[in-house]
Amino acid sequence: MGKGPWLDADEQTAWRSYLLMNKTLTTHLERHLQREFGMSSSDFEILVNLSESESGRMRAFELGRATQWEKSRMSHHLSRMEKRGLIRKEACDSRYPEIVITEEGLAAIRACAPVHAARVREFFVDVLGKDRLIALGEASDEIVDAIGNHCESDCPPEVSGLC
Amino acid sequence: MGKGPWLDADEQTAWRSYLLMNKTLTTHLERHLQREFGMSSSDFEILVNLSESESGRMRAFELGRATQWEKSRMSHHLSRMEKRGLIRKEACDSRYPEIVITEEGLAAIRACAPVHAARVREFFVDVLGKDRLIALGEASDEIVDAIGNHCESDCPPEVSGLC
DNA sequence: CGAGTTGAGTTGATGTGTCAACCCAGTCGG
DNA sequence: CCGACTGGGTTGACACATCAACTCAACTCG
Repeated sequence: MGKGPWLDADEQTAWRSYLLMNKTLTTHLERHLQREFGMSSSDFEILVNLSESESGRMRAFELGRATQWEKSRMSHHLSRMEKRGLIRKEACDSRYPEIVITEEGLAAIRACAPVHAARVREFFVDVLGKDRLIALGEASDEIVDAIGNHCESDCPPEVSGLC
Repeated sequence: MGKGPWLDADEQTAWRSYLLMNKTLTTHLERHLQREFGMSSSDFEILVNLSESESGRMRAFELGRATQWEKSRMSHHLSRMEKRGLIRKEACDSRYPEIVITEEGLAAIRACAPVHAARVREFFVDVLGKDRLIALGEASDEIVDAIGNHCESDCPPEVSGLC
């Protein structure tokens, strides 16, 4: 294993199957979320994090840590979501504002989350079956670790996402 | 299996591991491609298809079939790539132009493909190992089929990607 | 105290993706 | 021959992501 930079035919095939599956699945999920609920997967990600957070309020950088987004993407996106009434920014410590989910945002996530979950079940969880699903979850963790370890050994003083 | 729309704890964990792996891996690969070669994964996808096509020339809708992109995305992106000198549009049948890879585009893909492949090997192929890689490839095909079958039975006269 | 520094957040410019509308050459029915 | 239709491709407006530059409060240390 690892006899050069190139991939052999089997490896190519598997890798490209994975890429196609990924594109097909995310496109499918995003399109439905968009058409049925007018919500992007980015909106969804933010609302899930807020709604799972007990108080329904988080600092922007906590959301950034949870989602791995760049801070400027976060800022832009939160502004848009505020304009659409899904969240609100509240000043509290006379400095950095807290992000609060609104009633409207809560209603939106409650409406679409079960439908979304059902689709994940139908096309991912149930197609794989329990054993393969668990195995894929573990394999995924290994890959994340491999990239993480590589980065911290490669560029010590950097923040994790950079390299 | 399939006892309702919601996911249980194990399923949630595996699904979220998968999502994180996916984001981490694509971010990592894209960032390197961008920083080392000034090329996006979209550029890469187009150039790979063109350079694998024997004559180095394809019609835009062939590229569209290969990449699953929307036609307007294709048009916009090809215009940008032409402006950067990676491809050229050539009139031939007095109608739809052919897309031709330039010397510069060929040099670019030849330079970055091995490095990219090595990274895929390092963080994906070798971490999984042959068996799990093949299994994942097969599972991916099943998921793609499941979505495809669903769509054609759900909305018969539609084009595949729409639903 | 006061100058530099750090870290969270914002802003603006630019490149990219998506949607809907359009263009236009060929084709098909009358 | 002409009008409607089809399908590849383009265009423009808008939403979004990324990058670099900036703001501003708190902290450091001289």
